Amino acid sequence: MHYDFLQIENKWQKKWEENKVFKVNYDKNKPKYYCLEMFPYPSGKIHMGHVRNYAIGDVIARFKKMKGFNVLHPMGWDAFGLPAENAAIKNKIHPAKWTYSNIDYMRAQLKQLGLSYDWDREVATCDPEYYKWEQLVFLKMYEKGLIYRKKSTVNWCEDCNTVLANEQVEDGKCWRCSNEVTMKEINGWFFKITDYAEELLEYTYKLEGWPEKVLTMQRNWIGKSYGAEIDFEVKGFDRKITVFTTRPDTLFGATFMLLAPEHEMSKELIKGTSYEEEGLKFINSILKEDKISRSADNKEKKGFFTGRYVYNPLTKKEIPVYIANYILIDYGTGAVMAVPAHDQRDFEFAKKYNLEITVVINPEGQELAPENMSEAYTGQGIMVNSGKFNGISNEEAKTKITEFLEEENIGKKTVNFRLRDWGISRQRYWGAPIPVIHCKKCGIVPVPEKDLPVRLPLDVEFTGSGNPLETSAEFKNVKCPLCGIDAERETDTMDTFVESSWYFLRYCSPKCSTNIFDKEEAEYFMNVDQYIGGVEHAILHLLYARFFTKVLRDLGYINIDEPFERLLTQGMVCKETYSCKNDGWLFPEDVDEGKCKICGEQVVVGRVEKMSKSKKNVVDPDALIKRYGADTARLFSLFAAPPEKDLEWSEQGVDGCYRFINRIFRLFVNNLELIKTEYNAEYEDSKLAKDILYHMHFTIKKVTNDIEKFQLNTAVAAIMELTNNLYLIEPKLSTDYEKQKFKECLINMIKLLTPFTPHFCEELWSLAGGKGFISLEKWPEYEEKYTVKDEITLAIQVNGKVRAEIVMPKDVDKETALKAARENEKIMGYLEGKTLVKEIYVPGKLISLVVK
RNA sequence: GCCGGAGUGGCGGAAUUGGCAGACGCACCGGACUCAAAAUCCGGCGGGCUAAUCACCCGUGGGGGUUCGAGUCCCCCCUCCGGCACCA
Repeated sequence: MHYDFLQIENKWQKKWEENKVFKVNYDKNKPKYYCLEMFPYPSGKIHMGHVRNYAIGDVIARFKKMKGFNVLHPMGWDAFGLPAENAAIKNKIHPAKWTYSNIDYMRAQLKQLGLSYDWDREVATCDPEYYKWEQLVFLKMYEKGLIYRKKSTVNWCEDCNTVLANEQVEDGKCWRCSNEVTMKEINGWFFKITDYAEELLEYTYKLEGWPEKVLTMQRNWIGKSYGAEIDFEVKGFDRKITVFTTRPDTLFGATFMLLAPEHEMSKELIKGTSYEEEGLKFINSILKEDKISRSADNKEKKGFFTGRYVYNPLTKKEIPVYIANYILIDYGTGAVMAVPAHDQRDFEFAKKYNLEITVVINPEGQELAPENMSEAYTGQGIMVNSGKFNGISNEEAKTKITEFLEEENIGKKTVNFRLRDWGISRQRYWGAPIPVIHCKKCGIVPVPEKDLPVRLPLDVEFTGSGNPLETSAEFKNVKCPLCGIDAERETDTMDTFVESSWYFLRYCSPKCSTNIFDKEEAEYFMNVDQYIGGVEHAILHLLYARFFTKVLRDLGYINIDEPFERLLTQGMVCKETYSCKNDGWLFPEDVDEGKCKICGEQVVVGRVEKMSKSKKNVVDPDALIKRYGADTARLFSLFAAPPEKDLEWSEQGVDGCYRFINRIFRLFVNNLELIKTEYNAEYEDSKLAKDILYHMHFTIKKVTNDIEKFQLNTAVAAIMELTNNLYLIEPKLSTDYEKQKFKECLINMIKLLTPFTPHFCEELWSLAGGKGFISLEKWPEYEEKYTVKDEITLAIQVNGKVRAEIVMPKDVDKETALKAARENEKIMGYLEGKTLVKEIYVPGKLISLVVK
């Protein structure tokens, strides 16, 4: 007998929707809980990663609801982005149409999973009613000086025909299409995230509910380092060059200086000299290199002598200035004092170009000589060759030398960050337009607030080259709001990471028409109590969202510092790959008994890796739901692995979960008469009744605690165990009291299971004569006294090895237990002829006897 | 190179503060039901030794240590995964 999941799931999805079971309203008298899963990009269909992510979130949301919280559990669409535009180019379909039809399909898929969203709060970021608030915030940020426009060398992806943020470049390749990234000079807009570097870093130490891994990644990304900026005067040139160093203690050992090719002084120093021609050639040869090859692993260090010298501010010696390929323009000041004795890169450079090496730090009890060194000494030690700083430790010298530089006005203590401002300009159509106008007379003019939103135009051609917005006359040609002359509208659109930086706030009052969100409602629902999503967003999205929240706070929109209280990064969904020599990668359904269905060739089973379309090791959620139902699909993705770990997909494992659901179904149906009977039995001291009570209360406790700790796999295991026990108990039932408790246990069991397999539980609840929805029932409570058995089994160890077991009453005292242990027949054998030197009793667990 | 995380049966994975390693599921084996099969129900299932499901020994990547007792704590090493990486 199998249950009819198709009919059952459709029925309950409809009922939930008709009765607005998961609608949530602002109600400051109720305790709230905000459960959020990262919203998807509407690419067409959901994949198993979504199923897992949303199943996890749904368990939490439903659990908290049954626990009595006013749960905000919303869903929406990260709807701007390149694929829509690529589809437009390829299929001549407008990005909006493509996007909205995908949304419709995916929404239906999510509904089929029975997720407890309040769909009335759905948002799509491509909706002008959504992005107009982003444009408003842009204007406020601009006013406050948090946005600027500058010309810069940017990462450019030829394939996507757009600029990429540093965060979107992975291994020198485009994060989206893996095309090689090249460099291009372009004008663009920047958010001053660096203004918040310190605070973003500081709060990584306060986010206690976040995985350490993610916090570490963010800290590395922000990359704070302490050091000094030091000015070097150029010989015969009325200019100074400032360097940043974390090692001011080594300043006496600085024997040359290095400039990034992009540094303004690189060209300046050689201008009009005999070095100019060669130098420019050198600079250009490096600049035209793309990012990957320039930052390649063991890239050879190359330099060009400018013919110029600067004075080491402490030794007063003239030291040569080189332009070098390994100096980064966007870290520090783009200029470096080179200390070959104590920095490996500089050491290699000095060897190659035969430059002076001066040791200024000796390791404790050792004396370094440059001619004997085969590598730089980067450790701690005692200062030498450093004038009045000789003899002290280099750590002390760091402070002392910096202080001296400050007194002499040639340097200052600084803090440097690796984090750079967030370039948000994208030369694409399908994004939120940047609300500014370029006027020949007035310069950059913000669009007046009353003219928002700046909507995307429709008279656009998608040819695949250049920014489509440039081709829209209607969009581009405007009058200057200030002086009224002909002007041009900005055609850059914003990075789609901007929309996802505040969607969680919009969910709090998605229909608010007077502001980005209703402050009161947002302050009620925020923070997000639990955020769940993929670890791939550990840096990009999560850092931007934190930044944006702080900006909104400083603009007075909301009074919170951080948006996400707790974060769970779920693992990937993986599966083994299949391939055959004729047809390459194969879908699982193309494999039949180890043979390729297409050509009949032997199939090669590859290693388990992340499900991906390219390797075809995917399971289609639609097919899965059709075959097993949503409840089974959900249950397996929750049971097969702990949420934060990778999950290996297994068809047989899914089968096992399906069997389990059917097992409960049968247990229920077989006892339907019992379940529908109203018992009113007196308490009875029967062994079986006690057994039932124990299993029931123990399981309620276990499942409740496990869900709180996000151990969803063991929560499911506990319910499976209970089911197994109930199967064994069922044939033994005799008295009314036992039946009454058995019934109670069955009812509680399906309540515990409701967050995992909600449709199925609703059906059993209604079969049992339950009123309303089990989804709205109160979560079962347990009584501690029933979670322990009357009798406990104590293990007896002799010298650390378990030799026997005894059964004792649960509250047995130490002496009685020890006496019983000593008198145990088996144990006596081990004690014979030995001296008992120590006795340990661990209540309820074991007894340990030590003999000699 | 630096920073994180992880190594447990044939497999996925369990194990409060150190307290009977292997819960639960998969696979496999046996039994019941059946003319038979499937489904279902019951039972077994780390390795060695053994006639034995008696007893004993070994066993959580490897080697040491602390402890009555270590998957768990400490030291050293190996392997794998993830992130960052010429960051001055």
